Amino acid sequence: MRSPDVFADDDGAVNSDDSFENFTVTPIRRRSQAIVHSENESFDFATGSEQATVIEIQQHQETVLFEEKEDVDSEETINRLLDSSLEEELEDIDCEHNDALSKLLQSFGHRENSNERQEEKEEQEQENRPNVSLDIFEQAEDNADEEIEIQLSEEPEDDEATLLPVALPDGNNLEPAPKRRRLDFAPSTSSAADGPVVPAQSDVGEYWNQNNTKTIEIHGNNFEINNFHDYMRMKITKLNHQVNVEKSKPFEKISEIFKNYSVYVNGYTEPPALVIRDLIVAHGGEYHCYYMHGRTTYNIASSLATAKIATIREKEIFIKSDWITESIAAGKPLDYRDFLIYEKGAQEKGRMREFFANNSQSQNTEEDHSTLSSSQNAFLDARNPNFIRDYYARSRLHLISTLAQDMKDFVANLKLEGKLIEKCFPEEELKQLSEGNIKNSRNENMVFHVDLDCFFVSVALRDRVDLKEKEVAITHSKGTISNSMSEIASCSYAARSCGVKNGMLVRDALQHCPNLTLLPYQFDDYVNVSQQIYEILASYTLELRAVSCDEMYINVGTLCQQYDIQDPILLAEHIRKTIRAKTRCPASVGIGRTSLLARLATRHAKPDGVYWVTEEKRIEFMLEEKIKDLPGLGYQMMDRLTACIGKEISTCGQLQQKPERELSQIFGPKLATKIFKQCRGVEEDSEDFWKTQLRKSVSCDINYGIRFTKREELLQLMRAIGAELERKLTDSKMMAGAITVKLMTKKLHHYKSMEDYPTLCCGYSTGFHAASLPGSN
DNA sequence: ATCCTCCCCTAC
DNA sequence: TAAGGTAGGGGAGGAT
Ligand SMILES: Nc1ccn([C@H]2C[C@H](O)[C@@H](COP(=O)(O)OP(=O)(O)OP(=O)(O)O)O2)c(=O)n1
Ligand SMILES: [Mg+2]
Repeated sequence: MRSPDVFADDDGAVNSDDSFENFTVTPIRRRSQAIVHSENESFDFATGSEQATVIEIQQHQETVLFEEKEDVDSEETINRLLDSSLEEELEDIDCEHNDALSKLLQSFGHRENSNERQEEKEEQEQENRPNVSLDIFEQAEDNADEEIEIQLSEEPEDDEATLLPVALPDGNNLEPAPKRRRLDFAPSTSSAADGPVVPAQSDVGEYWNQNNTKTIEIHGNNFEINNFHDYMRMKITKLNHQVNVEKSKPFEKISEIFKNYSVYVNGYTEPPALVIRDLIVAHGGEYHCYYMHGRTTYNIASSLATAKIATIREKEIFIKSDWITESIAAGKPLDYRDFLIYEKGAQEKGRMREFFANNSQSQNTEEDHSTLSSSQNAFLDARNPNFIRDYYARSRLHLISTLAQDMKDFVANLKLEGKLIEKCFPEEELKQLSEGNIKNSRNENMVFHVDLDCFFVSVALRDRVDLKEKEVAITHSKGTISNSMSEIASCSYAARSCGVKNGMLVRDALQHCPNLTLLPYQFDDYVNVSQQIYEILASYTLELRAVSCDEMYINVGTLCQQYDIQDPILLAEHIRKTIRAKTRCPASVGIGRTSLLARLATRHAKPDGVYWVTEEKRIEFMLEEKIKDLPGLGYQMMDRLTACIGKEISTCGQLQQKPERELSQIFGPKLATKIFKQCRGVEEDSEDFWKTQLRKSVSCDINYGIRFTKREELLQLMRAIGAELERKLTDSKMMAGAITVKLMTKKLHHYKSMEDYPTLCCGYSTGFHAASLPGSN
């Protein structure tokens, strides 16, 4: 969080246990009853035509298994499964804590907890045991990889959707899952009024919505919810609680080295924050997700921007992450002064302590060396229990996806609340935008599309004025390897003018632009900036639609009326100024009557500008727009278009010549109608464009660098991903209507030779996807 | 017709 | 080394 002072008064908490139970993810205590098996001894021989994996659900010692493939010897499979499940039965009840897939699957088997309606059905199910089915099928032929998907779906059984409480293992202690989430009070915004369903995707959102009074108690602290700060503050307390109390079950506690120490990781570090978290927790310390003044012992950082030093408060201590690794190696907490980056209050001194540290270090390193190396290796091992978090910690796509979802939750909550965020500028400024004279009687829509210019680069350049206007790209690669396969997340406009694009490989980008400067990611800053811009925009209006972490639409029709603003450009400039003042990042604004026009306008506004497609300009404007820029039309459809027409066309003007019938054959009816309107600029926003967006599904995928050679490795990752999905489901308080398990395997004939075979074996990706039950959120 | 499931495609 | 995640729209084809 950007400003620590918000949390400074968190101390002196009154403890109350009851309430905080509501705010943590329910732990699963029930014993696992499902197992994942592979058909073959290893996956080396899993070719597309064979069954690769089956998932068995075991309930009250009976096995439920549907086989729907002809060419599988189902009897033999069942026998083997039964055998294995017997082994599994011997396991102790509470020792199996990591079997998340099982828990996930098991939650299907226990929906009788959820409500009465199910009770009558249970009788039926006595006979007809299976309420979970297993389909195994093969994906259509693909050129490189073959995907085998296992779909777990609930048997429909009857009328409408059955409810599945996810992760409610212990029905006695817990409230049954609510059948439907309802709003207990009337929402005050008109946009929310039509949609009675609460969009509580995030758990935080749920708390937000629970009371009319906005004071919420969590983990012994009282929160009054008024703005994003409060919202985040609450989230933070909850996060810290989760992290430290639940301890995330990755490793057993190894030592108590860091007892009474707590750290906050500031910025992007090596090892990444989540790895540090595991190290700290494993060695008895506390990890704080956010810095809490007076409570957090140390800030961990890799470096400190000079600009940041001014904002450091008394007694804040910044040290290098080496303090952690070396303390573990030494078997005791070392003197922080040897790892000091910056300390406010007591500067200087402490350098000579090096002696001490070195001496004491040599005393007892031997034993702990094994601990260190084993735990360090474990973190680097793709098959370790923290693999997913480690992976996520470095994945930009994961970051922007989850951030976008967070922002949507935030907006949804604001809409429910119906209250603007407090403005960070005097309201007078808005009134001054009015030019006085004529009353603007036109009651028309006016849409702004706000998008930060090369988001990641802008963040990086805040403290690198020397690189302004230079060719810069954000990537993991440090440029030491010239043909790096690292992807460029974002590149500056100078780099774009050489042909570099977002998403390009570093290797290819360097061909276009040899003096490209590569800079690392700053994940935490993206989170902060993203939150800031949403806070800012939500202080203007709540007619806001989140698109991504750096991009949103706002409808300023009513705002312009309210403040009698005739020239939207003045308002846009005001917004841009506010964003720049607060985040030091440039934003561009596209203005149009509809979201389409606003969006197309943004391209012309960039970089760092405003562009307004007025109604008068519209026709002419559309003629020259690129077809590819129409939202929803990607490379595949462009290819299909050129293939079907027989020649390349690129502008919307050319596309306007085509009759809708022809487009329909190329794109299908829906897309064709959409594009037919879009290329003329006459597409209207749908009814619910400004309404709250309800999440319909939750998924976890990992598709990079997975190369397993043993079945056990597969199971481990599957379980871990299952656990992750389960966490997300409970967090978002959603109930799954169907859960899909995905894995991809490489086909046998794609291996070049039999020599390659054992090492290449099968690379595949895995993922879980849960579709929400209609009405379950 | 209308639903569901398994894709493919798109966007950031 | 690098970390190709995540959610939604929609079409084809089968079940109802
Ligand atoms: N293939 C991609 C595309 C985008 N992003 C990330 C980095 C971008 O900074 C951010 C926002 O994406 P935009 O499409 O808005 O692109 P930029 O903000 O970088 O540039 P601009 O909006 O100025 O065109 O998302 C990414 O990681 N990988
Ligand atoms: Mg952008």
